[in-house]
Amino acid sequence: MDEKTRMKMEARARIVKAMAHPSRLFIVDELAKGELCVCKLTEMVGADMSTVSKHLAILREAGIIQSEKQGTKVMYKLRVPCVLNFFSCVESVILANVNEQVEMLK
Amino acid sequence: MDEKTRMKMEARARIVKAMAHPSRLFIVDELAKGELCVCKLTEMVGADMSTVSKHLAILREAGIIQSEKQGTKVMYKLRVPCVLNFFSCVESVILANVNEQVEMLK
DNA sequence: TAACTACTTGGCTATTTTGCCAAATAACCA
DNA sequence: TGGTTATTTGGCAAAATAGCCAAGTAGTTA
Repeated sequence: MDEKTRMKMEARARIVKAMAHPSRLFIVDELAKGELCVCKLTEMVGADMSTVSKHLAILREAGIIQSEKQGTKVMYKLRVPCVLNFFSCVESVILANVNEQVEMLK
Repeated sequence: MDEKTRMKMEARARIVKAMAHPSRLFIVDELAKGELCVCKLTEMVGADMSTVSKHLAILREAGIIQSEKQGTKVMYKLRVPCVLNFFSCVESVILANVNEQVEMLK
């Protein structure tokens, strides 16, 4: 793997790693439906607000979501719409895994 | 996040986490072009063979790739073709990030 | 200005992930 | 059988990640 390729893969990994957590995947899924404040997301995720805030920072730094201050609230929304195709691929892997388990039971 | 949703997100996270590493993204990228043995991938990645073997095990356990023994060699290949769309989304995030940096320089 | 709501950040511990070496396993060949 | 190649596994230390609490910041409202 040459230097150029290595840097390209590291750039990709930064994006993928930002999504590699159940709470962050949930957040992305919810933000795909519309923008939400940290308070609402905290309630939905069910963790400490500081934890959710850090998850949001990770997604924002990766460029997956963006924030905007509205009064005392900070609203977050998806920055790149294609994340949904991303999920459809992940789902198809899950489906393939389940199908394989079904085959093994036969 | 209810129990059912939490399990769904954990299932997604297992797949995404399996890809969340530069070497593993490189491996997936190369396997998209055709099947390869561990020895060839080790040479291409440029790490210890034991390290590459562990990366391959992580991808295989997630259901992203599959292996097949051919003589003394173990050939690996992609199990789910959609991983390429996956990348195209990652690339569009990278592109959006770069564009933003360009805007900030203006 | 003080109190309040909404967030973010610092700090700390627990857990997970990485990557190397060494050792074990497996198929093939002399 | 013994040696060789290809690969996996165990073990370990270093690095990265996660999540909570406490403390700090920033608008808002009384």
